Amino acid sequence: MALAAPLFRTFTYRVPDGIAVPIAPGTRVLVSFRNRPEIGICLGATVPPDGITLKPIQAVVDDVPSLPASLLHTGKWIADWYAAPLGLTLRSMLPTALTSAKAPAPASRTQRMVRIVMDLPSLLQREQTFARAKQQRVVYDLLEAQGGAAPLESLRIQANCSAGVFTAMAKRGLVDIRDEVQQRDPFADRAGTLPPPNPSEAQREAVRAILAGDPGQVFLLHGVTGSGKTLVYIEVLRAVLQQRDKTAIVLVPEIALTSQTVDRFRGAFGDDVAVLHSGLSDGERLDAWQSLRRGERRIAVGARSALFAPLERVGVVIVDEEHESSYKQSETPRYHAREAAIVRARAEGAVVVLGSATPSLETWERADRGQAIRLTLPDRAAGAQLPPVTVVDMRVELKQAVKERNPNAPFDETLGVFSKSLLVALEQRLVRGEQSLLLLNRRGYSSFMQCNACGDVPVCPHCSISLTYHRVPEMLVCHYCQHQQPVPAVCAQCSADTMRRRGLGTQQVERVLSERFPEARIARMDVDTTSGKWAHTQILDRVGRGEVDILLGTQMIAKGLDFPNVTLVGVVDADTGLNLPDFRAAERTFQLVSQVAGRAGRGPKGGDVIIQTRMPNSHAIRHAITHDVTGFVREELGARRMPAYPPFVSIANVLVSGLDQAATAATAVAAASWVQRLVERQGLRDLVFVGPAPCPIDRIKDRWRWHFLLKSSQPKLMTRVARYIAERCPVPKMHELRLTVDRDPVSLL
DNA sequence: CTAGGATGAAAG
DNA sequence: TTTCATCCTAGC
Repeated sequence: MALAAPLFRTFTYRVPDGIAVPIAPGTRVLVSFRNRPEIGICLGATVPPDGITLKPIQAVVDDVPSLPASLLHTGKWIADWYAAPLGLTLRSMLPTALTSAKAPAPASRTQRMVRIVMDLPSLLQREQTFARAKQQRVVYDLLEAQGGAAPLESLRIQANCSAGVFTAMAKRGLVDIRDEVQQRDPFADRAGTLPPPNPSEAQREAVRAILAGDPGQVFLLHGVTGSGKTLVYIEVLRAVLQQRDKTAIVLVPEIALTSQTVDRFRGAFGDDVAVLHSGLSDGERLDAWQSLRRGERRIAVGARSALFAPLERVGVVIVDEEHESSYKQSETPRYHAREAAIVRARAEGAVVVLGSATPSLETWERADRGQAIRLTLPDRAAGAQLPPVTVVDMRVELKQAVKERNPNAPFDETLGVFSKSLLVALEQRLVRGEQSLLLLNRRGYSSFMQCNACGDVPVCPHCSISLTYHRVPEMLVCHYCQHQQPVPAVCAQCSADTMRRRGLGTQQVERVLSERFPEARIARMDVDTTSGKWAHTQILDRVGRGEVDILLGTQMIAKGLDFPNVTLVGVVDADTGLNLPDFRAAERTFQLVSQVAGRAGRGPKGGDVIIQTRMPNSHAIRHAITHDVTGFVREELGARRMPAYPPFVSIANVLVSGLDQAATAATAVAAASWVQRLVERQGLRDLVFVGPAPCPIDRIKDRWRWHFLLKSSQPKLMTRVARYIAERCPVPKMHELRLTVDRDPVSLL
């Protein structure tokens, strides 16, 4: 059986009398492992290894396997391909509530909440109130720190006190205790009415082709933004569910779960849809899982892990926005949900639909090689035109602006941020009462501080990343580890009084905008404004209701929005990311700019796109503005040939990290030469070795990072080598040194 | 002589 | 990864 330990091996247990044999593979069993109760997954019967006393299985937990054959198969593939321990992989496929040996948490809908009803603003009052009740003060302070309200149980654990403390506080009128319905699923009441389906000829043709697909067939549904891919999905789902009595899985990027996409599915299929998103509590997740398992819901919609929905008779697996990098999991098992979806679909005899306006090169290649059928949706559904795109060369713009600048006038902060044409266009929308989207993809690379005298830039003491300037509250913040520090008055290096802000972030742009257009209603959407559970939805709802004139945001505004009154999309700086030390930089930029460009002109009023760049000739920008995927792919494939990168070779990134810089470097070098010797000893001619070197971001959260790359045109060889390294490469047990193998990495940063 | 850190092996 | 046994050293 498989047990959730980071071990590349399985364990054998004895089936005692009283437990029926055989136990079906995929069944959860309770066993003692390392002298503590653990949930294991039965893999099948084996010949017992000799010389070992087998421990008995203590109980069979499932009456039907929690992991049916197709899921078990998918799990084994993931563990194998991504060089991950099987036990950890299988655990990650089940809701946590099912993999813990502790008593299962009931899916409670209400929870006991405590909230402050008596304010104690002065310190004196507080001292008096809690003179003899120390525990109460602890609870009160905790509660206050959490915004005045918190679940009783979590407070009790944090304060490490008994429930009596709360009763006493309630009696004194300090707090109020009541059962409250837990944060409701905001999608629950969105089950609405079916929009009248009116597919175009191209859409109907795509649906026909998909429904005629052989089991395991992969389709690439390539449709420009607004061409109506979702309607194709819905029609396919309808046929799969109603005509064939099968079930379906729809994967969407996490971000899309807060948007209109989910509403469409809920609207069309109502209670047949289980929405799995990251905001679910363990109990709610278990609820959703069980409703799928029992067949009460037949469509699972969710991010990455929804692929593991316990559905039987799956007829179709849809991967929307298949190019999204969030489909790659960044922890063990480091699987790509798109690839795993293909494996599961094959095991289920289902067809796969990979949808995107800007397909990944991998998928495009797959279609070129005949391993996927390409379906194209050429037209915008409503017959609207793709918006015209204007490119503003910011180099020219700046030169011009400097030349025209009145030396006596106060410094114009819009200079270098907004081109004239973008300002004029924004002005127009405001006058006409239309909406604008502004994309500033600046997170992680946004406004930093620099000393004008010596050029020193404050960097995070834990990560090798320049700190980002935040205005409210005024702090320097690290976007990798959340480290914060006050804004320095003088330079830490040379003590000069010349620290200046450089570059720009969303906050600064927001301020510049509001000064320029004081009457405009501006909303900002980035990780800082969307920390709450449903903050995305709330901001987007405001835009939908027309309460926002200009929505300013990072890439999260580029995805899945569909507002008819948005008639202008501006990309403030398209170059961001184009120069990252990552072989996918151009692909990402192309996708981002293309996607955001498609946000304009979704309604009858049409729209404009304005893109500001200092690199108007890069192929990413050039092809994005003409919505030309084919052209971009052709040039980008050329660039990936030499030196070879995916899709021409399979790659694995071996990352070594640790707390000590020298030890990390030494370990990486040692690991690399260990692999090098392996390659030589085995005479592996088709295995190319790059590095080792410090990672482009060479420190994150106190850990130094080195890496080296392996390339091979033989996937099977890569599987073998990756696994051998993950399992055997020696790593000293010091300075928290760790080695991880990331196969098919989505980013090399 | 022992507590506590470091190290290494095992997990059925 | 966690645990457990063993070995070693600092400190009593």
